[in-house]
Amino acid sequence: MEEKEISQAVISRLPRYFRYLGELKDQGIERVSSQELSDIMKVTASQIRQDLNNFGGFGQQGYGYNVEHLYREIGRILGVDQSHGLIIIGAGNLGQALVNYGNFERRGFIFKGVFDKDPRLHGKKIRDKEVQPMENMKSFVEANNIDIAVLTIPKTEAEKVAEQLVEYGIKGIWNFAHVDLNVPEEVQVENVHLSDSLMKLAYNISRSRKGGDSG
Amino acid sequence: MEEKEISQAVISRLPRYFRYLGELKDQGIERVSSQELSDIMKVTASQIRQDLNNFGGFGQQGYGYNVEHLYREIGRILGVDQSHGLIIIGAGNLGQALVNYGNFERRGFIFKGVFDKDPRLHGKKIRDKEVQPMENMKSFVEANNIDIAVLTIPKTEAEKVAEQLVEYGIKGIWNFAHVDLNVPEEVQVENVHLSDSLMKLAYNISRSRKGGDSG
DNA sequence: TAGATTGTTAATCGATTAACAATC
DNA sequence: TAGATTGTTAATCGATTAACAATC
Repeated sequence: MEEKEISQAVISRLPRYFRYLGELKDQGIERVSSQELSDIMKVTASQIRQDLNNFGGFGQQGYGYNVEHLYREIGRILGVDQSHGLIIIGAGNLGQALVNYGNFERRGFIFKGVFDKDPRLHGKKIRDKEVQPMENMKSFVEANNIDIAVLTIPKTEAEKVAEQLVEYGIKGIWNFAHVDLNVPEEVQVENVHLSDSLMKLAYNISRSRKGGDSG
Repeated sequence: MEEKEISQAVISRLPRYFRYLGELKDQGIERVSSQELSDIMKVTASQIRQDLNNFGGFGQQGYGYNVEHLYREIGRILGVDQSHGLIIIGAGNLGQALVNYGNFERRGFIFKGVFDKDPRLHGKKIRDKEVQPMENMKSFVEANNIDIAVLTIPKTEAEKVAEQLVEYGIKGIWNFAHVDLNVPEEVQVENVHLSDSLMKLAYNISRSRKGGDSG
């Protein structure tokens, strides 16, 4: 039984389905059809059915989808029913903001340690975690069942640290450094390139001003 | 002369080209062929030539592309040759981190004001800017030539604030709130949904563990 | 049973890649 | 001029949408 490869386009849409289904659930809505979801989410009903069917038949003809059940299933697919151990490398402004932002924990992403190379930060508490020196990383990752490392360090250091993390057996890197990391293909990298995102916005603003939209 | 619509797929790649060309420039490299760039960036040379040709013939047969020139041209296309006025709504951890992160200014994105509804934060200085009450927003946007608003507020407030900003004439919204904003199509929205990004990473980690990659 | 809506196949659309003539 | 490499057209591939038979 061949497990068919699911495209990243589909994966990228799953968290959005998850979010909307969560909202419907919170509103006490029990069932939803692909057409109703289509109206709310502004995507085609066809795409919704295709996307979901990559993972199995969650619906029922003549009825639609059970909101609670579909929500739970997508959560399972995304892995938010499990707990993930995270460490964060770089205790600067962004690193601290991410640690302090409590909402990731709700989805099972647990910050377990914070590291920085700056000795002046060592021992400083960030939301009940003391900032540790980089030298502790190896033993900490091994001892605490760490899946994911969050990189909030300058790009000049990111590649070197990523290499170490791979060596320590990390499974995924959430990369905020503005550089493309070179890691073995079994290690997953998810980039958050904020300045790229901002430039894209700037482009779209300037284009729309030039009035390309009225055709 | 019809201005052809350029796909978002292409736009999304421009900041990455820009980054790599900046690096080549800093290394003092004068010219680059699509093939060389292809090797460095791990995309096809064909895609590079197609992408660039959406905006004009920046290269020269038999020579390739002049790094300095192409860098400048892409910068111009992205609008980083111009200055953009930004305000940030929400002076929490993430908002403060973004203001304090100096690198956006290098690209012409200038934080001009910080707003928060919490009176306890009003007057607090964040990188030389005092946090202002929401009531000041309208006059500030109008008086200071503000293009872009950065939303780092909870999703419950985001939609309402976005509506106001649109009314005040904002051109673009950089949205960190976990909600899809409903704005007129002439207002550009760029979403940064961090928890979606993290869930995608979680999915890819769990898939790769199930060994779908050896085919 | 009749009506509704899925799951899935087929058609379309768009994006990527390949190929090569144009030209520096 | 010969060699290199673009700009651009054509071919391929993949993703989205439409259609409809299956089935609740």
